[in-house]
Amino acid sequence: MKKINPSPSCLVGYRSTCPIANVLDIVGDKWTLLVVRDLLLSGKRRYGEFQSSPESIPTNILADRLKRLEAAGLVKKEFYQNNPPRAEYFITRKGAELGPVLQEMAQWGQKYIPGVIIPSQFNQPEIRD
Amino acid sequence: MKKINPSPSCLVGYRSTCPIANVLDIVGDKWTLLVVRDLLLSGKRRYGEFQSSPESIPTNILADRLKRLEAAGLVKKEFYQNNPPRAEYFITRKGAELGPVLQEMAQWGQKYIPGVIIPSQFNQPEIRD
DNA sequence: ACTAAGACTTGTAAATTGCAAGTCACAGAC
DNA sequence: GTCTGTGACTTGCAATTTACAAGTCTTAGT
Repeated sequence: MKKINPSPSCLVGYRSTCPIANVLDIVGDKWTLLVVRDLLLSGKRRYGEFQSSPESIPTNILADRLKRLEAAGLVKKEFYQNNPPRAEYFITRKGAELGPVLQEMAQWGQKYIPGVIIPSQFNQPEIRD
Repeated sequence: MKKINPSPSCLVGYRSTCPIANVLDIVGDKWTLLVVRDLLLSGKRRYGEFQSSPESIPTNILADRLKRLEAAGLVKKEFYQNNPPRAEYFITRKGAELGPVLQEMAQWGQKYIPGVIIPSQFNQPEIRD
């Protein structure tokens, strides 16, 4: 009796074939999407800029999330000087296309969470792949 | 000198006034939105049904998430028998309006995560408030 | 009486988070 | 030329959260 693996090899180790579950494995936590928000909506690029956001992300978490976002291909890290090493982070096309997810979240939040404030203007991000 | 609290009282204790940050405080983890998915897209209502989803959520996490979702007003718990106590869970209007967020996630996942499978048909949920 | 099912709770080990502190190289002030 | 500060991190550790296993409690079926 032959047994056929029901999930394609590229999803080995994943929780399921559900797209939502797989997206959550990338951005399903309290911080990752806030970094994407800063890159995408606030035009931030540098470590210190992310730290200065009002949620005050812990520095080790920020370092970790930038690494993961880069590994997932949502963020491109580019050094603008070698010594000491200093980098800027850019959102990729893949990362930028999470924009609609953020938008829908913001809309829902605006409707159901009293007191939240949607900024009146957004900075446009530079996309690099 | 009088000091004016910049954030409205309803957001005291929250990370910021950003709608995205506040939404993430409710659904920003690996499991919560999967329960919402089951309620909203698969029409599931009972504890055992959520457990039978392919991601196999740990039972204590499921109990916790259902409690939090109810506390946040996204889910309504209704007992259909007293002894032993047996309940069904329904999505509320507030919870159902997370649908577009899930949809955008699913679309992104379908585009960027090879191997995921979007189900061809969805069950319609019953909304109760 | 025995077994099973549904909806949980409890215990515990592993992983993740959050806070503080330390590092390393340069830049400017005195 | 030492002193202080800044940017971008890394490291250590306590607290919280997660994952897995096992136990509970009541009724239904054989």
